[in-house]
Amino acid sequence: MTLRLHDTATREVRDFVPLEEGKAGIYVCGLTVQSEPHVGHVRSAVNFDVLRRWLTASGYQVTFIRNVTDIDDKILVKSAEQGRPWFNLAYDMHRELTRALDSINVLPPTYEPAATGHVPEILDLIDRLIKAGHAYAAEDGSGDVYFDVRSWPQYGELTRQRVEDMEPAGDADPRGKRDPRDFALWKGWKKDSEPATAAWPSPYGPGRPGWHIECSAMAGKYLGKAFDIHGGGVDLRFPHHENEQAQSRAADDPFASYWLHNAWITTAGEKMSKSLGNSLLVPEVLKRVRGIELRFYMVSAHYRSHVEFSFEALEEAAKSFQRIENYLARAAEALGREVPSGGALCAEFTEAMDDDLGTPAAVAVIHDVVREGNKLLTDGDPEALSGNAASVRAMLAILGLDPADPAWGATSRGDDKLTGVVDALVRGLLEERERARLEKDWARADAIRDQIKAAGIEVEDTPTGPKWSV
RNA sequence: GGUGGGUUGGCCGAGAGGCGAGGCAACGGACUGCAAAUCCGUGUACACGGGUUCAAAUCCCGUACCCACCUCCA
Repeated sequence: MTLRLHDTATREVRDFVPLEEGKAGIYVCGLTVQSEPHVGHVRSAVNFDVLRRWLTASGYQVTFIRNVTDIDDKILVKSAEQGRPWFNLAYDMHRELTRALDSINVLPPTYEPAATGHVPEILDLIDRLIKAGHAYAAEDGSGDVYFDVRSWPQYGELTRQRVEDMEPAGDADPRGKRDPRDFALWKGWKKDSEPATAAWPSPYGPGRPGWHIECSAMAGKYLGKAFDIHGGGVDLRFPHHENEQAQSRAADDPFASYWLHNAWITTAGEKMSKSLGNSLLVPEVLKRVRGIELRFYMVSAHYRSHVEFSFEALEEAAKSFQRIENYLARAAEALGREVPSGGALCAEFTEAMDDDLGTPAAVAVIHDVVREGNKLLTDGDPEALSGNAASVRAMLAILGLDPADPAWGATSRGDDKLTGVVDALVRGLLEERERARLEKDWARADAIRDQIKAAGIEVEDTPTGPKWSV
């Protein structure tokens, strides 16, 4: 059984064959750190985190690079509006992003390079492109350097478009361009409108990197001239990824073998960047559900399917996940110890994941195993129960959803100290209720239960006595 | 104009020629003092119109509607 992935370049699901056996190099376009991340932004990170975890679980040694773009037009404009330095805005938003990703258990990448830290590498690549005859310095004195689209016959190959059908690039005044579709590799410093801190010295005069060049330069630096997988959101296919590929290949770097693109989360049928309001910012959403539940919601849909975000669907997913979580908790209690990690993965699960990361089918497998486990819970075969629960836990871990993962901190199962305190308080009431039940004083028993419930605590009667949960 | 994707039951969301993924909700049953949890069961879903086929949600043709990208959006 081999992993198969949907490659945007070939538009088909095909076997994953790494360049080097047992190793996988992945480059994912992260965010332009210009504003707070919303749920749409983090979907991409979750999707590729699942890819990374699955490759790792499949025995690959994974190098995972996810960049941040920390200098660009929008950052300059927004920081100017907010009256603070652009680097402060970028840094703050970068920290917000990290916080958001931590809260949904997205593993830190192997490395997270930033555009501003790689100006020499970028200039080196531009130099190679100019020498190869695929780039030129603008003749209008702007200090811009452009990629010469007409010099690269394969331009458009990734997205199957003909240059003639494309609209002109609006990234600079077209006067300095040989063809309106040429795009900027280097943007000359505009003295009158841009801060001096946003310019770096170069052979073409002070300026800053164009949008696409950084990814080519950084992928080359950390993953090599050829690497396995390049990922990002669908919107990046064109122009960003098309341009990256053109730049790198024109400089004689083979670049990515596979291109993966995740679909959108939309609201009201529109992409989130168009939506107003901040109710979909990650910290806001996490006021409604826990991080692990948000992640489950995202993993429940295939990464190439559009998701229409709604709080109703999110809360439904949370309930669905709680069913799994409750099973693990009850299994641990029945076993009298923690559910072991490193359990076996079901063949159906592996098959689903190998088939272009079929997380919806993988989740269905987990539900099936949970149902089996719930039966074992009453049948009482500890050996089988332990194996079953460990299997559930292992499969959840692949999806980054293991409730026992310390990454979830205290948010997942509550703080132990507090649990002890509440238990002490509730236990007295429960004992009183048990006495009432023995006397068949149902009215009193129910009154106590209602009283506890009013405090936000649910009581369940089990064969081994009453249990409470928040 | 060019390129790509979509429309599945009350809802979410898979599948991609034959066998009803899974979840949520609902209903019935078991268990329970009653609940809760859990288990068992209950659905004649695939935008519309044609066609191909023994067999179509799945393939083909057409129609409608929706979405994304076409140069600094995940």
